[in-house]
Formats: sequence, C-alpha cells, structure tokens
Amino acid sequence: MSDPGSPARPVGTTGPLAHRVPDLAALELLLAVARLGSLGRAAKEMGITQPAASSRVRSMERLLGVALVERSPRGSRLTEAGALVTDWARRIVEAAEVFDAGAQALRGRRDSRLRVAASMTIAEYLLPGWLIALRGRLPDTAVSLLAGNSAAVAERVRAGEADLGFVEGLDAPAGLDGAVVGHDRLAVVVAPDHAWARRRTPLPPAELAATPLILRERGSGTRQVLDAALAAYGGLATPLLELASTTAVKSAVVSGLGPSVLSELAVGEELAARRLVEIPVAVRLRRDLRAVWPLGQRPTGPARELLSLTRG
Amino acid sequence: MSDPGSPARPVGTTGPLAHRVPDLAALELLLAVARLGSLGRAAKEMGITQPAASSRVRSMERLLGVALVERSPRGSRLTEAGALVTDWARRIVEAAEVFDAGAQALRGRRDSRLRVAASMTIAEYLLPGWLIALRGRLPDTAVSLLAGNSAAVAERVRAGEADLGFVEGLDAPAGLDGAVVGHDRLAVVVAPDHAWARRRTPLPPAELAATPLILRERGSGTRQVLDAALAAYGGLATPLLELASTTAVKSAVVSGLGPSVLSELAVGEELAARRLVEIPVAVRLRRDLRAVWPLGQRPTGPARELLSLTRG
DNA sequence: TGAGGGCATAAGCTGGATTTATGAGTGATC
DNA sequence: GATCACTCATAAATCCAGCTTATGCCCTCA
Repeated sequence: MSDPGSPARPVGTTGPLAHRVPDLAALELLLAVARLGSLGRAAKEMGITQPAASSRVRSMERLLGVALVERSPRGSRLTEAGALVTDWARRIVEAAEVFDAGAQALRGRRDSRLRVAASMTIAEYLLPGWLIALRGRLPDTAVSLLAGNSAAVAERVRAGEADLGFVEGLDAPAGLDGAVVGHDRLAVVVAPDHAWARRRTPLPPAELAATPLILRERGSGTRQVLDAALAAYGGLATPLLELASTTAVKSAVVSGLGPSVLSELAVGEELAARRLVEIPVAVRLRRDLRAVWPLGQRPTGPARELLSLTRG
Repeated sequence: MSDPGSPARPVGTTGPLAHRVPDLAALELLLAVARLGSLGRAAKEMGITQPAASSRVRSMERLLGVALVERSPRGSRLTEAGALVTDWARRIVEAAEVFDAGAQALRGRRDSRLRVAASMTIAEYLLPGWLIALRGRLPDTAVSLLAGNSAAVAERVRAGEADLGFVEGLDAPAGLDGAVVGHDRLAVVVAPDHAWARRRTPLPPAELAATPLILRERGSGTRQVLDAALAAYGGLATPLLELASTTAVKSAVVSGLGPSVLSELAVGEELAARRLVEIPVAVRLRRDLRAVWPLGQRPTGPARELLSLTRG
C-alpha cells in the first residue's frame, strides 16, 4: 500500500493522548526500522515476527495519516515525514528510558550490587541519566535507589545502608567524606505575564525576601538555601502557598498564582518553552551537589564507576 | 491490597522497553490521579470506569514492583516513590504531546486554517512546542506542516501554499518579508574520549576546516553556514562521512567515529548527559531563525498568533 | 444511622494483536 | 537465464488483555 489514502479517519484532537500517539512498542519498532533499514530485521530485534511488525507500522501510518516508510523489495527507508516522526518518537523513547532506569532502581531489590541514596532533586533529574550511562559500562549491575531529603540520605550512608549518597545543600554533611559533583542554581521564576517579567534590572534581594512565594513545604533543600540567602535581607516572607511537590509548585506558577524559586534543573523545559520566565536577582542562589560516602571508605567497584560518571 | 508484596516477578532488564514501562494511557492516568486525588475522578476524566482505572494502576504497581498510590476511603495520594515515578512519567507524556502536536500538523489536512512550512531543524525541535502553545490560545485551529529545506520553504510561501514559513540561514530569502525569531548556534561536538575534548584552548578555525567531519549530506542548512564560516580558513575539508539524518550523524559522533558540527538544538540533551562534548572554536557559527511571509502581507489571524508566540 | 464518596472484586465479553503459512516481487549469482 | 536469498504483503485462526457491569465493603459526615 504505497497509497496511504484510504484515510481511516485519523483521530481528532480530543480525548486521551494515548489514542493519538502510537504505543511505545510501535515507536521502538519505528526506531529499529530506521536504524536497520528493514522491517524484518527490526521485527527480529524486537522479538516479534515480520508480519506483526508490518502490521504495527501500518497501523501507525493509519493512525497518523502519513506514510512513514518506503517499502521496497530491498528493504525499507523512512520517508521525509517518517524521519521527522522518528525524531519525535526518539524523544518519547528516551524519556521512557529515563523512566525505566529510575523505576528499576526504585524497585530496590535486596540483592543490588550498588545501593544509592539521593535527594529528591538529584533522584528526579540527574540520577536516571547517570544510571543509563552506568548501564553502558557495567551492564549487569543492579542498582537500588532510596530517595529522601539530605538528612535522610546522610543517615543511610552513615548506617552503611547505602554505598553512595547524593545530596544538595550548602555544607557537606557531618561525618561523611564527599566530593562536589556539580552545582545547582536556584531560579526565581514567574509566569510570562507577571509584572516582574517586564523588569529591566535585577530584582533587589529585599524585594524577593518581602514577596510571598509559592514554595514546597518546609524541609525541602530548596527552601533551606533560600532561607539562608535571604536571611541578610529581612528573611523569607510567609509563603503565599505551600505545596507538596515541585510539580505542583510549577503548575501554580505557570497558571499565574505567583512567583517561586526553583532549581534550574526543574524549570529548564518550562523556561525553554517560555511557560515560565526567569527573573535575575542580585543574590547568589547556588548550591553544591555532592556525592558522599562513609569517612575513609573511598568508593570502589560500581560506586566508584558511578561517581566517575557524575564528574564527566 | 496495601501490600504490594505478591511480587509478580518484575520484568528484568532485557527486552523491549515497552515491556518494562507502562503504556501512555496508564501514565496519563497516573498524572490524573496525582492531580485529582482520586482514582474515580481520574477515571472519569480519562473516559473509563473506576474499576478499569483501579486495575490499570494496580498493574502498573505490579510492573514496577513499587506502591505508587495510597488508597484510602477518602481518596488516593501518591506515595514517595509514586511522586518520583509520576515526575518521570510526566516527561514521557510531555514528549508524547510534542509528538502529537507535530504529527497532527504533519497530517496536513487540506482544510487547515493555518499552513506552516518550516525547515527541518525548526520543524523538529521548535515548532511542536509552538503548536502546543498555539493550541492553548486558539484551540480550534487546525495547522498543517510542510517540512523541507530553506529554499523549498521560501518557495511554498511565495506560491501562497503556506501562510507562514520558518527558515534558518544567513540571509533572508529574496522576495519575502520576515522577522528574526531566534538564533541558532552551531556547536563543534566530539565524543568525550576524543583528543579535542582535552583541549584547554579554543580550536583554531583552520584546524576545524582542515579536519574531516561527519556531516549531513550536501544541501543542509547547517553545512551551508559551516561552509561560509570556514571559507576564510581554507574551506571545509572533504567530509569523513556523509549521513542522511541529523540523528545518524549524532550516533556516529557518539560512537567515536569523529567530530561533527551540529545545531545546539540538536545536541542539547547529548551535551547535558555528556554523551557529547562541545569544543569551543574561535569563529562565530551562528545563524538566524526567521519567520517569513509574502512581501507586504503581514500575517494575520492564526499566523499572527503563532508568530507572536515565537518571539515570546 | 443513613447517605455518599471511594475503592476492590468478580464475571463475562469484545476486540486487537499475534502467530503460522503462504504468495509475490526484486536483485545477485552461478 | 534460472535459482537463491532477501524483502514485504496477505489471510486465517488463535489468544489474551482490558473493558464494562454489577456488586460489596469501608469510611466519613450530616
């Protein structure tokens, strides 16, 4: 069927995304076809039969209303549209790989070879990527992840329940060795139509301190750093709103409820898409990201490998 | 079942991703539960029944081997692990939204209210985000997308077959009005273990010019800009390898075959994950991203709205 | 104490996707 | 020039996953 023209009425713009986006297996298949240049080979790699692959690609084309691959007796190549779709598909698959790496670690099997404890921000944004890279070097290393606040992480490492910890904060936790593996800047963010977005000059710290913000609940590392940085300017005002998750905070800010201060790791995408705007502020809002381990016990084996990955 | 402990043997680390990652519908459901605080309400929003939602969440928990939501007679809240998983899930869903926005436009229905032509780089990395934002303002606007190189885009716009075009390049296309909507920097990239990655000083342009690179096939905008920038330094060496897609180029570079020059838009993720390293070079490799329209016909309606989005 | 909201379980059904088996087209090779 | 090796498409039968409907239990609040 080189004619994708019996248009089984592509699904409209309503309803759940899942009805309009092919499933992960189909997207992976498409990537495999792009890479291998043949439906049959792609099928084999995915562990299905050639007709199944053929049918999957076809239903994907029906769903999207566009021909994705050019079949020929010598193999299959992507069409122009197919190349575009494949690149969008790759983003989904990469996000799924992050999910998978994180989820596997979260499963926290007792027989793990490497037990990692990490603060929420690191666990959420950085660790899965490190784990994917680690899998590239030590494919058979089972990793378990325990996420919690910095104090809890330090405690786990001290107790020997984790081989390696990752924390964010101003100071290294007491009683542990460690190394700075990166930095994290806190960004003052507002919705694009907020008055601050029209400022031409950096925000005075005192104004930031005096403004009620949307923040995570007490105890988060972000809030701690903010508190310390603004102590000299009258201290942090009573929050406008206290929410349980970083995501909830972001949503609130995006919908214009007020400003917030969040890790740049958490708002990168929103800033790029201009759903949020960062406001320069004349105070240093920076914290270290640290790997920590028990005093004197320099990491070895998988822990050492992971540590080396984090420092590039 | 507050005990997720009859551990239906979580799937191992082999095989297709789709067997280890819940499908999009389940992930969307999880986000809805997180947002609405109740399985039943989430079910209603997704257009399924409450038992179906309950079952989906349960099988997700079985798949991941972790409890995600705390059920209570008063509703459901995410567990700690659930919050983490939900954030990873959100990344997948956002990638799916990008896919969806792009794919819908690609479908290119004749009855579209807004016909856009765009160069590959813009179509791939920027346009879907703009379309998502546009949907927020003009929900009922059907958009069609035609992707091609800059010359083809200009031609479509001149012929009145597209209401708005987006091109990248050094100069504005002749015979069209336009506005710069952004910039794109070309980055010299190599694998992390390449010799250039250990340089402490910027790469001399002449050395870049003399080195065979991995590039896209002739005719790509990237290559054009590179040619122009290095003309004064002896001109571009014969490529080491010419590949059909940006992605193929990236893979080749990542696996250490050689250096390349790619749009920063294309390598952002790879740089962040340190799969690639950018090499500073003492020459300006920058190009404008332009919106274009027929002379004198300043965009109106949906085209104008889209244009305003791109300039934030 | 009854009503309402919330979740779990059971049973039956439906539909989609898979596999096996085959055919047909193309290009290379002897 | 015929055969082989590879590609993909089609057809038919099967099977399983997930849905809906119909309940029941638990808790909270009036």
